[in-house]
Amino acid sequence: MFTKVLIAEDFDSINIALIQTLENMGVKEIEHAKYCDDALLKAKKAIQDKAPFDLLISDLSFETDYRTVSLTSGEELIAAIRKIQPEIPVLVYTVEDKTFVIKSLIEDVKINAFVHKGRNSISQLKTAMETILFGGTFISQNVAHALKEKSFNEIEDYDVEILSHLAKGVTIEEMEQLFKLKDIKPNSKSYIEKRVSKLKDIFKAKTTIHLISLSKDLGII
Amino acid sequence: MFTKVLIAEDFDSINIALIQTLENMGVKEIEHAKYCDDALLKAKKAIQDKAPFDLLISDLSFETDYRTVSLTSGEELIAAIRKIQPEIPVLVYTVEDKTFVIKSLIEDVKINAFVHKGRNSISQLKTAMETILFGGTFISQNVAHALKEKSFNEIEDYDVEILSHLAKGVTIEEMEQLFKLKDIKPNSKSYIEKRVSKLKDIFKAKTTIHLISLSKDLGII
DNA sequence: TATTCATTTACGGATTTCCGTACGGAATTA
DNA sequence: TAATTCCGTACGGAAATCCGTAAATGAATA
Repeated sequence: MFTKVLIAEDFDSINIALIQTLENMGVKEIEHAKYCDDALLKAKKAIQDKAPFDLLISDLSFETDYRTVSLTSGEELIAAIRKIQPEIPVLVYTVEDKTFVIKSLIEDVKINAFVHKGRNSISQLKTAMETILFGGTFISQNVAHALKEKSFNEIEDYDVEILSHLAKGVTIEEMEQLFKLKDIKPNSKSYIEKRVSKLKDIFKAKTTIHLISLSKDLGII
Repeated sequence: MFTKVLIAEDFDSINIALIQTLENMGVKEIEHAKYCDDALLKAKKAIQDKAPFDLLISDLSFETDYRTVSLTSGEELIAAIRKIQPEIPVLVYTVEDKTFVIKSLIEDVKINAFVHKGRNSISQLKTAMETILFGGTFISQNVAHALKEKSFNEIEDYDVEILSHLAKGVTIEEMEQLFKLKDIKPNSKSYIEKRVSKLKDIFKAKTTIHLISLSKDLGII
């Protein structure tokens, strides 16, 4: 079993449950952080002390509050920790269920396990940890279909840029200027229009409003 | 302190934490249900046994799964339980933070406490329970501003109807026909346009797309 | 350098939204 | 009954979008 585990999770109630669970599983050292920044600090310190963590369990979304932080999400935290400790196994424990996000976590970020918070997530967590120990990859049954999704491969950062500007109330006309200012290419009104139109095809959206609505549902923006 | 508490919460991890917390507070009998339907059954049974619960702690949103249920949300559960046991105190423990929802829970549903899941929610939960014991109403600091919100009073079902149709890709032109078909009045294109324009004022939205984006963020649609 | 092909931009007309104004009817008040 | 206000509708011009076509640019290849 793992001996030293780092938990990054903002909700106190879930922290309590995770700690209790890991203790029952016989994990010797358990540390938890309610902020990503703190988690990174703990990871750094552990390396300095020549006693690095051998597993990271992390949430994805962290509530913002009065405190100003540099790392705002689990994705950022994972990237930051992987930078100083590339080989650390990562288990994501989250309510997130957007296929877009899950697919990218497994295939791009290459996390070792994705456990979806839910009615039986604690037993899944245990199984996931055992699977990681044996070098495998775990993903919760009820979201496993995410890996089969096709259409998202076609969507690039450029598209996300357009979509989020639209959602923030920027017109295509304004976007043309904005893109030129920020030196984002292509930036012609015509091209942006074409791209929006293509996105509507991909998502089978009837209007641009519909497109933005769908994008939000899917968690793309 | 309360002696018999019913918990309605789908996530196993949070259940673990809640039960542990209540035990530490000295609550004698604790029952929990992962489905609203089960919670209602337990409440009914307790009344039949002449030993009703003296507090309900409930989440608001429950994940849907293979099981077909009749009660799908915390709001519905609260209504159902209040019907058979009108005087039971209710504490809502949830991640929900839409001012829209909170305001209605406190002012219309008249729940006794609203605790927002977060970094220090367990200590808030304890305070909330003590407050209820003394006949008070508790609401988490960080969402307390919800009660002061004004603008939502101005929004009617008619507006929500328009907004959700827009989000589904219906144009205003089509909506005029649709409303006439469904006998929703007013239904002139001109009036719907005006209404949308007014909503943009209220929400300070720059474009209609922006308006829909904001509406989704606020949980109105 | 010339050729080809794909990408990006420019343009223009049809449609829709946007927004102000004006009209008609119903309810309210004097 | 006349006057006022409110609500819904009608209309029209300006702006933005939608969508197809054509021109320009640029990279790769011969």
